[in-house]
Amino acid sequence: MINITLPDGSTRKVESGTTAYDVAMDISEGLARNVLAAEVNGEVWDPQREIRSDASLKLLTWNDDAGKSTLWHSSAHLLAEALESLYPGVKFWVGPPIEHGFYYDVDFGDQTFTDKDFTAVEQKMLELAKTKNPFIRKEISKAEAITYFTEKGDEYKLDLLEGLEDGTITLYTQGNFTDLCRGPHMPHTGFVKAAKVMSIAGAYWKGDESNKQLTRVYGITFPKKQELTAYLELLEQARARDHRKLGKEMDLFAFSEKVGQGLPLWLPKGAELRSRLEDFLKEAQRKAGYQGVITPHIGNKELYITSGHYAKYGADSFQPIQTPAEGEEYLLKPMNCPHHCEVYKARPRSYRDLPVRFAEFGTVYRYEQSGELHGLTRVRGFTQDDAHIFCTADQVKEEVSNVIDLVLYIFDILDFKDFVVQVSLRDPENPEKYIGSDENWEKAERAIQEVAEEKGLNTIVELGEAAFYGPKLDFMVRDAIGRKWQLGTVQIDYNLPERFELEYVGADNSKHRPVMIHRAPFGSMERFVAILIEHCAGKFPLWLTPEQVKILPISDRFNEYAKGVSKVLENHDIRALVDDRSEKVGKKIRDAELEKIPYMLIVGESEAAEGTVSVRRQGEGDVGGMSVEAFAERIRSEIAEMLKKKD
RNA sequence: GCCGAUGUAGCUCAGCUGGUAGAGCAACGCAUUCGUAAUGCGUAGGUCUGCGGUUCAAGUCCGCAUAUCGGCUCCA
Repeated sequence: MINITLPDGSTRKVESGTTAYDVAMDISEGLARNVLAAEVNGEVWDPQREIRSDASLKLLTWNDDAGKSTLWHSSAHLLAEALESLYPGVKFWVGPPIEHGFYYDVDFGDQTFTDKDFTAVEQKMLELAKTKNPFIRKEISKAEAITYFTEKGDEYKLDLLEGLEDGTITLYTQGNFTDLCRGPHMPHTGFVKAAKVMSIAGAYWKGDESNKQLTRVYGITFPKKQELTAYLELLEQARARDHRKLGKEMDLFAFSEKVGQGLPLWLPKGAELRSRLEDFLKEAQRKAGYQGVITPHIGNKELYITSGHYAKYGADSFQPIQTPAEGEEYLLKPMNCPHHCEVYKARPRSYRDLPVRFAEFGTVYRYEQSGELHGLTRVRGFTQDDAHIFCTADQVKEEVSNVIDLVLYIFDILDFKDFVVQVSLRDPENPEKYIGSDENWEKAERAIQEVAEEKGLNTIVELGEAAFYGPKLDFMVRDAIGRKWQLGTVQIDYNLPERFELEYVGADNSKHRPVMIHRAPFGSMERFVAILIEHCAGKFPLWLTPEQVKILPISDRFNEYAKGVSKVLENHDIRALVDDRSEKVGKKIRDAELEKIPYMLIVGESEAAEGTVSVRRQGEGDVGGMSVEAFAERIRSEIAEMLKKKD
C-alpha cells in the first residue's frame, strides 16, 4: 500500500500501481472524465501511469494551465496523425504546446499544404478524436527506437534521438500514429471536441537560419465546441484594437511606399499625441536631474568604428553616405550613445559633476530585415527617448534604481499593469558575441540583478538576450494579440567608456573611468504609442488625447454660441472643436462617439439662453447640464486626478 | 532575409469558370434647422499596386518587382 496526499492535505491509502485516474474515479466519475493529466510529486504525468510509491497528487483538468498544455500537446499528436493519414510520407520534427494551442513542424516533402486544406485536416482530427483512441506510453531502449524510426525513414526523429540518453526514451501511440515523446498525454483523443488549424508558417529547422525550413502548422483545440467559438470571438475583439487598424482609422500615422518601408509618417493627430507624451517625459526627466542635449542625425563612420557598432552591424545597416571628399563616409545614426560619449568628452569632468545625465529624443535609423517590419512596433526610422548617464561605479545601483522608478512611474500613470521585467544576460555558450572584459560583465550583471531584487521586481532572467556591450533590464509589455514587445530598457555599460576613453578626475586628483548607463523608459516613441493605442483601444487618457471635447450645436443657429464655448475652453487650455455641419445632432453624436472623443457638449436653445452646456461622456452617455466654467473645472480636475500620482 | 498568403474608389469590401468595374460609408452639392449613436435627394471619385507576358479579349491566367499580413530568423 502507498499513501497519496491530495492538495487539500487529505491522504489516501491505495494499492501500489494505482493511477491518478483511479484516484479521480474514487472521488467522482465526473471528475475522472475531466482529468487530463496529474501532477505527481511536482511532475506532470499521464493520468494512466501507475504510481508506485508515496506521492503528492494533484489532478489536472482544463482549468489548470498544465491541463490545457497536456490537451494541446496531445492535440499536436492528433494533428500529426491527421496529417500523416492525409499526406502519407510527411516527416515530423517537434510539436509542442504553446501559450494558445500548439504547433507541429512538418516536412511535407514534395506535397503542398495551404490554408485551403485546413478544413480537411480539422475534420480528420475530429474524426480521429471521436474514436477515443488511448495514448499509450511505452518505454523503449535507444536501439529499438533507432530501429523503429529508421524503418519509418524519419530522419528528424533520429536526429532527436541522438540527443537522448538510453533508458529515458518513451514512445506514445494513439491510433495509427507513434511519436517519440516524453509526454505526458491525456488518456484518449476523445477529449478534443473542437479543433482549428490557425495558420501555417515557415520555420527554420532547429531555429537556425542556415537550415532548411519546415512547415509549422499552428492549431488549437478545446474540450467544448463553444470554447472555440468564444476564443475566436476574443481574437476578433483583440484584432479590433490593433494599432495599425486604429492608427489608420484615427488618422494618427501612415506609411508610404514612396517614402519607404518601415518609415512612419506621423499625421497631425498622432504628432500631437506624441509630443504630449514627450512633454510629459521631459518634465519628469527635468525633475530627475536630466539635461537635454541635441546631436546630429549622422556621424562619421569612425565614430561607430570606435564604438564597435560598425564591426557588429555595419554590413546590415543603411550604408555609409559618401561625400565629395575622397574616402569620407558618414552613417545615418543607428543609436545615440556614441554621440553622447562625445558630448561627455566636450569638456573635462570632475567626480563632483557625476552623475551627468544627457537626454535626447534621438531619431535613429536601422535597416531592419524587411520581414521584421511591423506597424509602429518595428520600424526603420524611430525616435528613442534616450538618455545616457555617466557616473562612478558607486553610483551605478542608485542610478539604475532611479531609472526603474521612472519607468514604473510612467507605467503607473498610463495604467500599464501587465508587464514582465526581463533581466537580459550574456549567453554563456557564445562569449564571442560580446565585447569587454569578463570582470566588467560580471560587475554589470550583478549590479542589475541586485537592483531588480532590491526593488522587488517580478523578473525573469533570459540568457543570451544582453546587448553586445552589456546586460539589460527590459520592461516587456504585450500587444493586443499577446505578442511581447520591449518598451522601457536600462543597460549598464563598462565598454563604451573604455572605447571612447571617457574619464573624470576623482577626489584623489587622478583619472578614472566612468560607468555608462543607457536607458529609454518608453523604448521608442513609435513602439510606445503603438502599445498605448492597443492598451486603451484608441480611447486615450483625457490629458493625452488630441481632441478632448467636441461641441455639437443642435442646429446651425447655435454655431455662434458653440464657437463662443470653444473660445472659453481654449482659454482654459482645453482642446475643443465645433462640429458645425448641417447634420442632425444624433449623427454628430454618433460620429464623435466613433472618433472616441471623450466629451461631447450639446448646445441648443436652452444652453445658449442660460450659458450652459449639455455634457455627454464618450461610451457612457448624458451626464447632465452645467455652466461652461463648471465643465472646464471638471476637465481640469479630472486631468489633475490622472496625473496626481506625479508628486 | 526565408516560408506562405494578400493587394479593386479616401475606408470596408463585392466582382463565378477571362468579355472591358460595383455597393455601403466618407467627400462634395442642394434641400432640411433638427435635442443625446446614422435626414433625404443628387454629384464626383478607379491607368483594378507596378512592369512584362499569354490571349481576339486580362481586375480575373503566368512571370518579375513592390508593399502589406501571419510566422521563422534578427533586434545596437
